[in-house]
Amino acid sequence: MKEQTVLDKSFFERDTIKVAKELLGSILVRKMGNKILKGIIVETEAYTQNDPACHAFKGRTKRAETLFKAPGLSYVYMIYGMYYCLNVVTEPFDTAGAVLIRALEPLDDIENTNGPGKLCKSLSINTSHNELDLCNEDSQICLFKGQKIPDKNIVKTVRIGIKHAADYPWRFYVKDNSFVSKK
DNA sequence: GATAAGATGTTA
DNA sequence: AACATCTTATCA
Repeated sequence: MKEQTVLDKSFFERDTIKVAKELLGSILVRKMGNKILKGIIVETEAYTQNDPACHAFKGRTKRAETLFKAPGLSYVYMIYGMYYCLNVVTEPFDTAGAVLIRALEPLDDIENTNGPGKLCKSLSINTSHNELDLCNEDSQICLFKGQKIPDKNIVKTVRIGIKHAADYPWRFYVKDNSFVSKK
């Protein structure tokens, strides 16, 4: 097994949709004390500044401020008062954009993570993990390069859970992977 | 200060 | 299909 390396910051400083697609197959690493949990990213969604469904669409707010910051940071927010969602900030500084990590294929003894809320619950992610540097392998959460998923195994569909906004086909997941969130 | 809506998950 | 449940944003 070859040595694993963290994803470079420049990987995230690009078009959000490209990042969302290419993030499939990467390894999410969660460090909890001595324990290290890993999982393969199998489902993502892209959110950009011009997207009505993006938190930053109406400009800078206290919550969405992170989306305008440096690429490679984490963006954790609470939804529906009960669940957290983990995002990765994309695009250059001062440009909003993020990729929502919706599902993992567990590599360690992680509970099922087929959905953004359950993912964060299983990995004990909360708002204290907001704005971590995911490109720094010393962070509690970071991202390693993984296997590249062939295009033919990547499915592109409309996003989930968005009612008012246009349904852009910005959701990506690994074909035939049983850990992807259900319809 | 009050109100409405939300990038969800579970249950029936 | 309904609901649990609370933060955030947007008014007044």
